[in-house]
Amino acid sequence: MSQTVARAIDIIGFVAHQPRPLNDVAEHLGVHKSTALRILQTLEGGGFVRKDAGGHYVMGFQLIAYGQLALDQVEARSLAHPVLQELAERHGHTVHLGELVGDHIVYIDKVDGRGSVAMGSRIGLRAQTHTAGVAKVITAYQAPAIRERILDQATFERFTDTTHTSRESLVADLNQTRARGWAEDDGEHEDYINCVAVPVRDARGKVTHGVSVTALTAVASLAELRNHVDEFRSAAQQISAELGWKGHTP
Amino acid sequence: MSQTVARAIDIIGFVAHQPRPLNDVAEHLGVHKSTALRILQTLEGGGFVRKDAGGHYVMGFQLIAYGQLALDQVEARSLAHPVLQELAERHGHTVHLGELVGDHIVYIDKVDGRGSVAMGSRIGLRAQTHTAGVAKVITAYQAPAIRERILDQATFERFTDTTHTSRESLVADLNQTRARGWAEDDGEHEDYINCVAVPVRDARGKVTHGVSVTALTAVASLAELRNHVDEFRSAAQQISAELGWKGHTP
DNA sequence: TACGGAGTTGCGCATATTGCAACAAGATCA
DNA sequence: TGATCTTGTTGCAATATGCGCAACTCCGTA
Repeated sequence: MSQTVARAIDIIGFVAHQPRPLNDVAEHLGVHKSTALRILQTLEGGGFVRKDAGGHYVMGFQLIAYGQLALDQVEARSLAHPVLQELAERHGHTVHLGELVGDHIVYIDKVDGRGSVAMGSRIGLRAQTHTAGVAKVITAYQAPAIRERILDQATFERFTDTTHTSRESLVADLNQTRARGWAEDDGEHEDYINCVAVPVRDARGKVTHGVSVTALTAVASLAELRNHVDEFRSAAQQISAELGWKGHTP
Repeated sequence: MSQTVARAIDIIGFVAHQPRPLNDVAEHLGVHKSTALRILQTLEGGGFVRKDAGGHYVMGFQLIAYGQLALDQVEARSLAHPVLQELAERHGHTVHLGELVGDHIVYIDKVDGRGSVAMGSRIGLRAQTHTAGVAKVITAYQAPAIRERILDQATFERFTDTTHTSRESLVADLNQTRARGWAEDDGEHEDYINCVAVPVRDARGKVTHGVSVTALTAVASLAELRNHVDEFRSAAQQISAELGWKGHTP
């Protein structure tokens, strides 16, 4: 709706990947360099971009500060964090906390396990609806109408042999997930990574969050992760309790 | 330079503190609500703001994602983090990593100690030039010209009885800092908090970073912190080594 | 059913934004 | 050393863009 602001947002995304000189930014936007300069200067004034040692534009420190602040404002995170941390320490695997926001599942916390590997997930990013354990477990427990809306957002892009590439296949998985009480990711995004995910309930009993435990298949097979599901579930229930849930698993 | 972008930045800062309805945003900017709406919709499209459950605008998840990404791109941080973590664990105090950016010292990492207390510092924020230990230690080791530029940014606002409120007083402290090899904060920002800070050198031997260890006076007095300065210094030297510094303390 | 508050959309006007062209400041090279 | 190229910055005139207005919808409340 606002062209200039849209361009400013575009710039931040462009500069996020690597440091860029003015000319590259202008070219990327398809505008004259003076135009790009003026937007960049405004962003720089607000601390959203800055110049690195080489004079190229990179993301600014205010962006970090707002990001941290926004993170602090996600209430569930502060309650859940100690539990996630303990889980990660005890098992040595990477732990994620996901939250349903609108029609997407967003990673709101992540604790790296031992020997942390590069993983696509990042706090604040949306989880892949059709592959991520957290996404699947949260989706599985939603009312039909909401579930449909979430599924509408799935891309069904194929990443590996086991990726669900059709809605029917994913729905079957979700039903199974609900039946057994947890979700599994059997190398659906990266074939050398698997994960299990358990649901977290809020005070009204709704599944608003999910906790996933992710490991390299080389470190822990899916079967090994399954052996500890009860522990993961009790951690999730601990978080549920802190969110005010008084009930028991139906 | 760009009015609309400046307004967009203003909006983000405005909704950062608390959720705001459209009317409040418009009033804050002093523009018609339709104008505010269009900027908000653009920001919403980019994920920089979102609507909470009550329809009020809050910071968006893309802001968190960019914040995390920007954090990762600060190279020194990734190298220093494990060292800071060990320091925080061993002593149980809160540890900060500060970096000189332009004429300011910015917190680029923070590891909470046991029983973490609410502290004004936040990753991405600027440190108070005249009170923060990291700021003082980094400033103390700069070349005269740079030091002057940093000192020009100091507010000398009085927070407690021990706050340096004049340039002369702070400069004397900096000289002392350089002489003894570390900086101290004797309750200069909050009278119940003190801290010591040690310098970190980059590959060229320049002091670009600082590590501070902060504690409640009730938990550890300044004298007690001093007893461990050698350990803090060796941690800082470890980071310096990872940044490529081959030399020894002159 | 009428009322008031909050958000949204279409439209004409004018202001803020744009591209240009000229300039400044480094690099790079002969 | 000087010439040439690259990159960033500023002044200005034209107009596309963002602006306020007013009318409308949608809620909740009386």
